Amino acid sequence: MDGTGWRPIKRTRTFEDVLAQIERRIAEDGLTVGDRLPAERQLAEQLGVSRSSVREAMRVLETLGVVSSQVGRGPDAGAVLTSRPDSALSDLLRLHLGLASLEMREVIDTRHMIEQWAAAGAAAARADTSALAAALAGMDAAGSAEEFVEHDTAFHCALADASGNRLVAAIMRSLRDSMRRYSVEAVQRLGDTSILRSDHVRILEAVGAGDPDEAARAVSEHLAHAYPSLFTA
Amino acid sequence: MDGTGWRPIKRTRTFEDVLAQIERRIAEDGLTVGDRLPAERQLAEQLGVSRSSVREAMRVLETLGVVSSQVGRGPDAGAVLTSRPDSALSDLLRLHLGLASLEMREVIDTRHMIEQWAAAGAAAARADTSALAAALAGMDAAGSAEEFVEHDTAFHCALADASGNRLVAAIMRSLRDSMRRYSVEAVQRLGDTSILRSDHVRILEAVGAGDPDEAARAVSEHLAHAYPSLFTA
DNA sequence: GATTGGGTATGGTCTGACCATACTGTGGTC
DNA sequence: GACCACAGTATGGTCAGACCATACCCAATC
Repeated sequence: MDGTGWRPIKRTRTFEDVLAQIERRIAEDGLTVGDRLPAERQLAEQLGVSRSSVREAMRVLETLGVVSSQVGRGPDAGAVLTSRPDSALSDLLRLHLGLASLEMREVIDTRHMIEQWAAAGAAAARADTSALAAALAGMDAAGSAEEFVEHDTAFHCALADASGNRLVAAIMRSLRDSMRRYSVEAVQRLGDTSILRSDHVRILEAVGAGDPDEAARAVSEHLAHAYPSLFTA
Repeated sequence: MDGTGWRPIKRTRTFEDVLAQIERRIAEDGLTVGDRLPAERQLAEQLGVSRSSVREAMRVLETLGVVSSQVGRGPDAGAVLTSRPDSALSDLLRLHLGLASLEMREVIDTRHMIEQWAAAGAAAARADTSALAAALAGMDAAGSAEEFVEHDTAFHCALADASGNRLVAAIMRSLRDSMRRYSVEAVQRLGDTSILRSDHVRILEAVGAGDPDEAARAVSEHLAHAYPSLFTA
């Protein structure tokens, strides 16, 4: 069967080829968020592959948060380039936490690093604190641990947003997302949440006052209060 | 997932169902790295879906770096649970940089945050510096900008590894990976790399001496030397 | 003008087939 | 008994073709 002629050795799977082609097209054609990719059938014909392979490539791109597929017809249908790294990062962290290839302590230490950095940066830039204040108000109105954690998460994500670095903010959101359940348990274990609230007030005031060092300290002590068992200085 | 019974409208795609089932199985059966998932055909039959849907789920898991598929037969064949978040993170960053939904400045600022933290942590823990020294030696022997960057990357990744936090180390590797091309250009622009080398020596010595503050300062100044145009204090 | 209904392009799913790969077991050979 | 060649088989990878649900588009109708 072989030996009768040159048969190209297949080193990459077809869908990986498709991925490379799409990525090349994005780079060369300068495609950006909001632009549409060709339809699956069309792409399959253009690249000379089956629709299955195109679909597997689409699944990868969707997993990475760069495309979003919509059924139906019209300008909004089809595969549209997006920019949603958050859910991709969340899925990644959640699954690896589930596989025990990451430990909660590592996640919380990473949070510590990011939040200190973000708080100091936000304070130095004298960032707008209205989103922080809104989240704080939500925490006061929360009736359950779940609700409390929801608004607590909003506060910390707003802090990361205030750093002005979208990558850091995306990582922060993913970290919070992947540890949501753990946070709820931590709040329930803690019982009294008043100290967490006053910590938040202190962080907000430090950012508002433009005091990076105090903001970083406040964040650090806040995490120590929230996760006394796992926190490492 | 809510158990409200039959729902006339299908809210989740089949492959997402498969994903949830696999994730549940991982959690409930306590599967861990090295364990094998059922074969695609078998999984399809068990879950009552087509093999296509199972394959799309597999592609997602592979993209997220939690499974690795091997063809053939035997104990190593099939879908094996792994833990490779690095390539997943790299792909994610690379694609989003290509889409211009992230800017290089944000990546470098994130690196700054991580490296300061890692250097200080490694110094505080008086981590082993042999990997750092090895990378340093590699930089001296490098004949091209590409080679230099390769060993430079190894140095910085070793620093992140020395922090003892696998999540931070994985993020670091991905950051370096996604900005490899940019780093090569930066080195070529710089011309003289001796200052980068002496920066590394300074970092290594600070870590070896167990001086966290000096280590953080050394890292900070090093990044300022390497990326003078993009660095923000 | 507003409404209605068919046409159609899209992604989502399924079926069944075939290929390349790589182990497994069997049988023969030395 | 040790070794080797070869058929068997389970695996992922790919393809082709079909059908469905969705949601827009547009022409016919009221």
